[in-house]
Amino acid sequence: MRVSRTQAEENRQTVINTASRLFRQHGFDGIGLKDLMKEAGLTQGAFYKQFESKEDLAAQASDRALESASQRWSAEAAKHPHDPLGAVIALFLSEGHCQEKMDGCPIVALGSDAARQGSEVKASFQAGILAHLEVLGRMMGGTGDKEAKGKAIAVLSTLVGAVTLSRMVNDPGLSRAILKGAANQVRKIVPVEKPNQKGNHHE
Amino acid sequence: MRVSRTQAEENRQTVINTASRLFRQHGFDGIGLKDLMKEAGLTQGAFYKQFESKEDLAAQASDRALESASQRWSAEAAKHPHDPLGAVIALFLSEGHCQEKMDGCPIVALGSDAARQGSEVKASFQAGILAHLEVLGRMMGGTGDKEAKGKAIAVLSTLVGAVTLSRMVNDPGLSRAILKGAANQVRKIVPVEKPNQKGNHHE
DNA sequence: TGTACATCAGTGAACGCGCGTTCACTGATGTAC
DNA sequence: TGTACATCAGTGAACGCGCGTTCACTGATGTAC
Repeated sequence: MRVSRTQAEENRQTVINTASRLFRQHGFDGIGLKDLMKEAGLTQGAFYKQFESKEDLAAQASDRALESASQRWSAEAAKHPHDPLGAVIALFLSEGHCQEKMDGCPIVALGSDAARQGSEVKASFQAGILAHLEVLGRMMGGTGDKEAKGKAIAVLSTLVGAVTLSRMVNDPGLSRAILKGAANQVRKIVPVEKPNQKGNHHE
Repeated sequence: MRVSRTQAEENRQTVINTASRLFRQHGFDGIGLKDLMKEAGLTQGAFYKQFESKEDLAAQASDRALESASQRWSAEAAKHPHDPLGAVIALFLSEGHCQEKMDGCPIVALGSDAARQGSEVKASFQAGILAHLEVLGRMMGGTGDKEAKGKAIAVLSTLVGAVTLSRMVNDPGLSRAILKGAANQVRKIVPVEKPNQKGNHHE
């Protein structure tokens, strides 16, 4: 039966949110539309009234996931104004983030899957990656020059790679060691600017 | 019809090698047993005479892929005895490696897929990751202490993360910038030991 | 404001298809005498 | 060494199943008068 326009739009958003979590958990191919729609409280038939295809949803869900991840890092940064970069790094490389794929960074959760998707999904991730690099660059007090961009790239690569590795192994001890080892080193590459430290403090 | 034991073993190896390449290209779920066996020159029915299940093959193919990747890095290192680590980093972060998933590093090609597999596949990757860390540690002239291990972890994380990111985006320019940015920074974190440089040269 | 009708979000069954897996069968290989 | 028979790697069709997608239908919503 027909539902109101606002209800329909609300349902649409629910589907996108649900998909953004389930895709991160199971991969794009690991969850079917029937189960996905059921989780969103609807039946599979309703799907094609809102989306063109599964790939269409994949692109929109990727956008949503990247957005929500960005917000999470921003919120964490805001809670630690004296060392936002350190706080974000710590959260990203935490055991909690390693364990909860569903609410974690989609770049990690869908890294190798995204590489096999069409250009729409890739466009979502490209935009998300650029946004992440921008935020990291700003946190690093970057001047926006090539060197600063390179540093942001290296930091994001290390974070993404470390959590990816930590999720691939069986041994929880090794998993923790990877997160910890990466955390120690990233903080050295890009020393966090603290008031009482040598150096280039500019405003 | 029956074939000789040596022929059967040869066929088995062909299937594993084919799978190790096709899984890297399409993901574990992205290639079916029918197409996989056809590519190996056999029919699907023969599969269960050699393997217990698709996951069984996935584990063996992961092993094979990780082995062959290790050999590739070792060969590259051997070609550049004055700077093995630099050579391996350059090869790993090359555009060629970014483009050829099928023969590249399985940790990158199957990162997020492996995290969703059973413990057998994860065990393969765990062993592969430990082997990679050992090799990197040795190349870095590491003493094997915690600090050295942490550096090897950070290097591997950065390499894996950077190629993962470079494969997720549409823009080839951004893809190159990621590889280049990461390359510049890794070489700074872990300065390559050169004969005419300051420092800890021991044998 | 009230009535008549068109719209369309959602339902649930059905579509064709490819998947992983099983199986009866084939015939060359390996073994026993 | 030669013969008779058991073995089993490989074949190709078939199995049940879940997938993405389509469709006739429902009935509350939105619109026109």
